[in-house]
Amino acid sequence: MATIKQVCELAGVSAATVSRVINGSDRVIEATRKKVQAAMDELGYQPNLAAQALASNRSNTIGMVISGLDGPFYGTMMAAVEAQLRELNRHLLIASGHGNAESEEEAIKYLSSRQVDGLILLTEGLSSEALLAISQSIPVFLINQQVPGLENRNVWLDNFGGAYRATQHLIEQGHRNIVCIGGPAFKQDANDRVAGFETAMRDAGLDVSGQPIFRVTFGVEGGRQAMNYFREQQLEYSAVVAGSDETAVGVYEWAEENGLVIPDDFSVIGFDNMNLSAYVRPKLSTVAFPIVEMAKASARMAFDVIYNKAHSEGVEFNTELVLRNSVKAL
Amino acid sequence: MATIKQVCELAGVSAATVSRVINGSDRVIEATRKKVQAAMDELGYQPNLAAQALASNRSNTIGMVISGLDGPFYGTMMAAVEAQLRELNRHLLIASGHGNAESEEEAIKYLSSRQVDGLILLTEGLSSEALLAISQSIPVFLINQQVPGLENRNVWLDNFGGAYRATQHLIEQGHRNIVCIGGPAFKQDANDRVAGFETAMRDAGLDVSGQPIFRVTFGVEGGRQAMNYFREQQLEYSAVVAGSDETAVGVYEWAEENGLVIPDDFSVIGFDNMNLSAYVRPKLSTVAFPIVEMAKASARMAFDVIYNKAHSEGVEFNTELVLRNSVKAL
DNA sequence: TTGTATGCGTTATCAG
DNA sequence: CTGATAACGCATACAA
Repeated sequence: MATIKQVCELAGVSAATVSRVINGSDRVIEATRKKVQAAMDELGYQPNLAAQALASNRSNTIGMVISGLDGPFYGTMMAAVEAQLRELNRHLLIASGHGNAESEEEAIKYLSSRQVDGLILLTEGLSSEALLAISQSIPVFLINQQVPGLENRNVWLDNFGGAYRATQHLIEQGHRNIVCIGGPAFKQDANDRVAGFETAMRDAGLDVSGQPIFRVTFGVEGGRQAMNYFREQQLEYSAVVAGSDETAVGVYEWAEENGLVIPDDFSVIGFDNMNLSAYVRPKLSTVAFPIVEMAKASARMAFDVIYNKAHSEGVEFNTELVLRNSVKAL
Repeated sequence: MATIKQVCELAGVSAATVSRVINGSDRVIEATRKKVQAAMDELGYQPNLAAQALASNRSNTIGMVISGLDGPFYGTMMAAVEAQLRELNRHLLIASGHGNAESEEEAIKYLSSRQVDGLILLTEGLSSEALLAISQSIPVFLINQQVPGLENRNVWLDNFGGAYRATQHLIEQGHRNIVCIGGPAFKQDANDRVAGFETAMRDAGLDVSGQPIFRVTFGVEGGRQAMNYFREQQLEYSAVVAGSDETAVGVYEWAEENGLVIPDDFSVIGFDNMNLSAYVRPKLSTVAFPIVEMAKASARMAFDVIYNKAHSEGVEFNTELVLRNSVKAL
């Protein structure tokens, strides 16, 4: 491994100058820059990261904690963040949490001890207060998490709008009695989706006072539970908006178990556009969102504020309705 | 951030001694060790990684390249590797490839320039020769890739056995005319699965000379292609063994498009046990394997040989048949 | 615009 | 078993 010393000898300049061209300083004349660049190329020089980090007190590494890597789109998100960061010549250190505050806290502690320059968080367990506290000591960037005081560090999905449009679509198809399976109440995105449902209903002059909303944990089992609940309540409905595609699968299973057929007996619309939504029968109509773009935006934002002291602004991403075969027009 | 200097002042020893207790050297008497430990605890001391790396010429980081993070189980694998490494006090640097040799090569180059201490490779594009070449300059550990000369650095799945048992199961259920959709011929695991199929057939005295094997790229579309091919060949079959669950989904779709019902008209068995196999109807019988265990084993192996100069041995993992509803007894 | 000198926090060599 | 001390490779004031 060539060192800066060999480069400066070959180029006939000082180490400081080489360091300047490495870091793209503008205080170096074009001629010397070229000379140095040539020397670096000839030697195949690669800066030693540890030395850089030690001298500059910067690891050039951003940490990312993901609450559970086996989730539907977390892998994709991570890959996109990694790609973006690599392009910007920074690195990504991953720590996977397990969906609970404790393990996420531990992951953050781990990353901090690895002295990352900043944190990208795709977590579910941490409270707003905890997040805010962490951000005092290290730049924090959020994905899909609205935290008061960190609005400008967040990249989020218009969950409200997505659910609104999904519900609206059902209404346009003639449905009036619509039931909603919401995610857990401690999850921001779940709440926004439920709110989107309610608003769309009200805007259409439809009643939502009859308990048509049931909260469950996301996942297949939740969908089944909710459907049983609706039956116990003897609710009439011709369509259900599910808080997630997985929940929708639970609804599918419940329908199957009860001899009901979708969308003839009732319609279903999901949220997330996971792969499975195209595999399931009937193919699931659902709400899609730009995973990769969101991830890249987050990485970009982190880069800009951490390394360029840029001012950042929160950015909202929009959903898109993906119409398949789980909704019937009445 | 406390430094080693403050620790040694507080403990009344030299930096060298502190360093020794940090690294668990045995050449330090118990009394001083305790003294130092107490000082470290009191100060909340955390060694500076960059300084350690610079001085020791070791990053304590292992790089991992994954050919495509959005794949079915790659995220899970990565999370498991990360967890294992973290437990061992090492770090994971990720680089995602895109399933082709070029991007994987670039990912490796990237990780090397980040001076990782070793590489865990879950790739698909790189040739054996390329892999072998890379391993000359840096310790390489493989997941699911048999490379001559790197046998002892590999953790792999018994793809042959898995396909063998799947086929055998079909035969036990009374099937005689069985057709096989294989993955691409340049993929080791695909070949092993095909071989497992052939052997199981032969062992049962069944004929495989009539072109019952068709190779496609993995994925839904591949399954459809293969089924069309079988029809063109006017092959008779009562069951198909698919090279992957995704391929099996393609078979499902083809059946649906052609008004055939599984498993009444023909049976299907998959491979991988992805989530979708439980979501699809009928639920897919398939071949499962221990993703997390394989990942951990790989991380452990890398750790042992890189940091403890241990000798390693390749380890094979076994599959398990997961019986659901896509196979009918004849 | 460039060079000099110093320090970053550890590890490792060599004495003691 | 412990202590000095010289690297490790680079960044950055400061000087020129």
